[in-house]
Amino acid sequence: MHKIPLFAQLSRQDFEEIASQMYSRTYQKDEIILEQGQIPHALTIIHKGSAKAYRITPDGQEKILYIFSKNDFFGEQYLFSGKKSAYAVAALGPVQVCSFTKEHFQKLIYDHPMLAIYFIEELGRRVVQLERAMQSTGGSRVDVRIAALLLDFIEKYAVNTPRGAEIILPLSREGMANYLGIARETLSRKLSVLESEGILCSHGNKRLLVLRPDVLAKRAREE
Amino acid sequence: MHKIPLFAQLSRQDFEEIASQMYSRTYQKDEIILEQGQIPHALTIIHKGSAKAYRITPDGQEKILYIFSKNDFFGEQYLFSGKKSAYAVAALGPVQVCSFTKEHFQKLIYDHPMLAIYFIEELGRRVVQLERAMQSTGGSRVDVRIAALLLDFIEKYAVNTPRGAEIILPLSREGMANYLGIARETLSRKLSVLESEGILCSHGNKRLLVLRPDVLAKRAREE
DNA sequence: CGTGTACTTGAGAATTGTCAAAGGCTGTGG
DNA sequence: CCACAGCCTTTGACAATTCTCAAGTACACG
Repeated sequence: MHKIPLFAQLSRQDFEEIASQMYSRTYQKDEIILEQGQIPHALTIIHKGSAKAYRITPDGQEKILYIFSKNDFFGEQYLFSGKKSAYAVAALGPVQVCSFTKEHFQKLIYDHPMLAIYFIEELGRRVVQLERAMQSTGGSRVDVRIAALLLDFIEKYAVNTPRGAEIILPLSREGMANYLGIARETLSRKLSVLESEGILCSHGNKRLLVLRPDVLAKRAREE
Repeated sequence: MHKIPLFAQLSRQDFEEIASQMYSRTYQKDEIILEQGQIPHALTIIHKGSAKAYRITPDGQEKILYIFSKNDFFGEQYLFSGKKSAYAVAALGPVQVCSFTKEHFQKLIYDHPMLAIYFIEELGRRVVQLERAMQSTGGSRVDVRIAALLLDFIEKYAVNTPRGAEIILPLSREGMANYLGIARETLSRKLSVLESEGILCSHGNKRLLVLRPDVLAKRAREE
């Protein structure tokens, strides 16, 4: 718990104080951690596992906005403004989270202005990430976006094997297609092409062995 | 200057202090306000006019990420981290800005934790805006995105006329198409269709009279 | 009023989405 | 340990959308 980067810079004493205010909880796959339209009452930090943030559109479709994994947090932008959450968050597998209530979070920020700055930086990072995603989603070919997603997954969800990086997929094909904003079938086809090109190798539905990350990187750059 | 929302909550005294630290400047159309890859030395607030934030991709293409207008600010996410800006900002017409140096900004935040919270809220708003943009860019038909853009423009750049809202376009067709992530020609065609449907009416290349914003709003909702 | 730039329109090519059916994986229960 | 049911995934064929290239037109500015 003391490894959470958000608090890495705090003194031991401050840290103890904060730790005593946190509460931990686990969720199972598909359990809702935060509902869309609800006013979040806490800041939630993912400690183990991963979760998806998604919006339900007026016509009932789901659109995934983020995949949260270890050390990502959410709920912070609503803690001061008291607005309703624009998205829901659901566990993609067993997830362990730590939470702070709104009151504790506010007190924390007032007592430790440094943390406010950390939050500004962290939000800035998220903005940068979204900007990058926007850029590729908005301006690029589907192949490029897929390459970028796979590279992202290698960083976050892969284990090294003798033959290359093996991604333990946090999402089904359907989820990935949704996240990329394309049809399930299109993703299948593109992955098949990558497999026939010898760039990757599918191991069942939940694992992807990436043999040539260099080729993917090259494609992701061609925007 | 005292109307900038960012400082609306400050006392007169604090405000005076801050105002003395700001410097103002104007830019002409196409002048670069912030270069991509440069380390911003200041927080910049748009006071008059509008500007585009864009990235140059490795193959030389430009992709517009934001249109900044009055009271929008940029540069804040780099002031603490010291990272290079991921995008450039250029004036779309005559622009007047106010800036703070990094040092003044940092001091400001340390002295006024409230402002830090305001920044967190503001960044949160930008994240929400990006998330919405992501959702429509990633998952929707082009018609829906165009409708959403026009509605956005009505709010920011329109003047009321007896016949409807007249948008003074901050961007050329090319710029709008770029922002939407579609081809210039596609945008032209879609606008022509909207015109033939009697939803809008083109006045030269820089003005659009929206006759039926209600129809656009209806379409923007159908995601 | 002319000239250059930006915009519109057209036609065909390429890409992606949709619908339908077949194939493969996973987990349960015998 | 095997068989089966259900669901997810893949593949195919076709339709719809968008892109590209090319030409013609309108606009804005000098």
